[in-house]
Amino acid sequence: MPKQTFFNLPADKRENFLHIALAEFADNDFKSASISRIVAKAGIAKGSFYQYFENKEDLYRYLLDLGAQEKAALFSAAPIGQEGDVFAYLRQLMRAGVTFELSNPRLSQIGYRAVQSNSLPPEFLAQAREGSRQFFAGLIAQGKNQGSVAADVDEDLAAFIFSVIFTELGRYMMDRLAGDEGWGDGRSPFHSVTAETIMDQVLHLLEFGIGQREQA
Amino acid sequence: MPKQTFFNLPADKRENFLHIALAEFADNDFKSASISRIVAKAGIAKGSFYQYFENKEDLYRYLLDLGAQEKAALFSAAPIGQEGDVFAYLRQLMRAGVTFELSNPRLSQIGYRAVQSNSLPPEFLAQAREGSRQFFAGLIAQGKNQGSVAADVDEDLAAFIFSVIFTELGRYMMDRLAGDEGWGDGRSPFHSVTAETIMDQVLHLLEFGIGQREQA
Amino acid sequence: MPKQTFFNLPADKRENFLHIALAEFADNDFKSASISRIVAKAGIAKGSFYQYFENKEDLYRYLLDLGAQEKAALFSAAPIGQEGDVFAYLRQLMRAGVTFELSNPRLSQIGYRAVQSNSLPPEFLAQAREGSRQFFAGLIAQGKNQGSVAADVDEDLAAFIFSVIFTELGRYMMDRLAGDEGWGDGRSPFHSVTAETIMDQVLHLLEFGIGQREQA
Amino acid sequence: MPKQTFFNLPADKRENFLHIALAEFADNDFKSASISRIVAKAGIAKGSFYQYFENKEDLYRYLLDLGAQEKAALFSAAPIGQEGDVFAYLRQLMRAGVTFELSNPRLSQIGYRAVQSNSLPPEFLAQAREGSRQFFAGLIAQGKNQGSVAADVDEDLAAFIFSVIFTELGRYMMDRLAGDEGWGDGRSPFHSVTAETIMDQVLHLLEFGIGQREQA
DNA sequence: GATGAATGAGGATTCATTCAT
DNA sequence: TATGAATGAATCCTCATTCAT
Repeated sequence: MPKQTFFNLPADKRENFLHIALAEFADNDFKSASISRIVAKAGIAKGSFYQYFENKEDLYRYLLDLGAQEKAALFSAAPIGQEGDVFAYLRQLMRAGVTFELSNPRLSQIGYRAVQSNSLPPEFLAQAREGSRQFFAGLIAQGKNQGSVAADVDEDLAAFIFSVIFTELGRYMMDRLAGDEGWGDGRSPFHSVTAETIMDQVLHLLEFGIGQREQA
Repeated sequence: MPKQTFFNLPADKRENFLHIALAEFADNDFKSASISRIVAKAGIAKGSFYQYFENKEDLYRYLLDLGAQEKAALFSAAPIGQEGDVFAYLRQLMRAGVTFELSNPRLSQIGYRAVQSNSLPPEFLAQAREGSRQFFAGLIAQGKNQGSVAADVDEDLAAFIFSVIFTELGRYMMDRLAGDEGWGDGRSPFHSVTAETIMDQVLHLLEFGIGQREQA
Repeated sequence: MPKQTFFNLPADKRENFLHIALAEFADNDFKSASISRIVAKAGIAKGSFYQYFENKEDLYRYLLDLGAQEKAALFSAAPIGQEGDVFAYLRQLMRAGVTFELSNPRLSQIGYRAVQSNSLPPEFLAQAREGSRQFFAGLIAQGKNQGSVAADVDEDLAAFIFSVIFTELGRYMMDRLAGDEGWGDGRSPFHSVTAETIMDQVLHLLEFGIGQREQA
Repeated sequence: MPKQTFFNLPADKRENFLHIALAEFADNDFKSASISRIVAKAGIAKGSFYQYFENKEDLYRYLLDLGAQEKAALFSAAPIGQEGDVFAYLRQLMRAGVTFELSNPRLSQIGYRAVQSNSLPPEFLAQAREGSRQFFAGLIAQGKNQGSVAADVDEDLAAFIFSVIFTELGRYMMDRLAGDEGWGDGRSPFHSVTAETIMDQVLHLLEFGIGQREQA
């Protein structure tokens, strides 16, 4: 965790620093990310960095935490109701996830990197992954109870599929909608009809599959 | 490309080197991967490395190529028939993919990293990603022709979903089957009934979705 | 340019460093000169060098600049008068040049090397050479106006001859006067009668040539 | 000296090698010149080099010797007659020198470099320089005997001036005549009227100086 | 609390030379 | 005699971290 000195910093200076550090860790490996570059860009003294953070790893973990928190906040804003429709809820989640991805692309990038790289303690990663899967698994179980999800669906496997799709969907949308009106300018992606349509289709695929349904 | 010198090496020495280099690039960023460490572990002189490869990047690209080739070989062993059942073909692909992942986990890891990191020329990545998506999109179009895939399915989106699932499935299986009998010892994963079952279920989900089908 | 850090150094440390760097670049090519050797001799950490200078070239150019400045200072101390006698002015210049050569033999050596080697940007060299020649050409033109230089003298060619003689004279003097009383100990060379005599003779040769003048 | 194996080489291979080595040492410091590059360009095995030469320095000294010999041959082709006119003889020399410079620019460059750098044993250089000066000094003494050179001319100093001018004249001509018809194509420079004119003027300056001769 | 100079290990790469074939 | 792989020291440069001011 950052030292108290960091939190005593004026808010704008602190945020500026985080902004720059974020960019550095989004563009680089943990090892390749350079404290020297960060402090140079942030315009603070090299020594000051070590007044704020224990060391490089301390900063890194803090950024990861920040990402996790922001994401959690977004998701918790769409709380699951006991009786709510599971697919409707998934839709909310998807929207939240895509929004997060698009508004915090760098936080996401750090998260991806952390997951890919083996530089983090394995339990850290396993835990994160597990968290996501358990969440979806719970959701699917609930769907079974409600009768909206088939009883013979393997909950763990379905959770895995949901989790990877949710994880990658933001990127896919960025690719697909690149050049469209209204993208990349910080406004919500949902001004775009296409984004909504895509999410509809994803959900439809998840619910009914791609198979040809028997007519009649 | 490696220099001829490298291919003139005794097979065991060459393979030992590749094994070690693979591990290094699987565990590290391109930038963080260390030639010094590789040669130290491989027990060769630092100068010798440069008899074998042009430079660090040369080795890196060679490893990526190796992965691509191995993968291509696996997949081309399951050629698509014009009239063949699309879902049957997907099953073959899935098996090939999982097999690759499980028998070359480090090659896969390097591939993942290459895709994540921004260290590669962007066109290289876009091309690879595009290739994968086009492949699946073609498959889905074929399914539509055969009548096994619903006509209103968005081909591009479905291809995206297939591609991320195929990409991540190997990892999922490793996680899920870890500790099971017969895994991680080099034998084919398919001795395990569970692996087959999982693939069945994935395909089923893709075809029919997780939704409860209307009884009647 | 060196970084501020370098100028913040205690004068003695800074001068010691320059002294050592000077010796290294006087004895070696740009490429052959070794930062490692310099820092070892100067007793500073390798990393510290890069606190002072951007890189090897930065140091090199700084040394060249130093030489140019010192030389310019010397020469500007003997400003040309519009109406002054050209040969008298040449004598002053010669004295300044020889003085510089003898008091900064290593700076000179670096300058020579820079001119000889192809390691510098060509425009840099051409410019320097051109500068020197234009200077002398102007002087000769002035002499023509004054009537002290023959009108049919090729200005460019004469400038070339002046420039190479001025360039090499210092060395010649060092050779010729080596071992004489008063040389090489930092005192002005002009305590030595011989040095003055030599310059007189050079000027005489330039003005009247070595040819036998017709008696009468 | 090269080993016998070198002289046993087929003439074309040997000359090709020398050509390439020449270029390398003309473009680089002794230390910066790279045997690796030479053998690569010459298409011979690295090990073979050490069959031909003791080491890098062996090759270097051999090239210097070659240059000295070629030059000596040129000059000896214009032998001094006891009774000949000194200035006429100088003209022959000058022509020979310029010719050498223009037809062997790389040998010259190596020679320059050798003189500049301190990498050679000092006695080697002093000897070469001394040789040149003694030669000119002898010539001037002869001129005095003939009455064509003024008796009060300092022989050593005049020899110095001749020697630097002769040394640099080739370069000057290359600069000045660059772009003229007939230069740089391997034909003799003396097809060009200008080159002859320049040499005339140089000699005139040396003989009569640039000073305005008293009219009448 | 802030500063920024000092440090030395570690990075990739090049090189002349040796030696077994 | 020819080869070319092996070697390890040397090159410049970057980095995270410390510490005196």
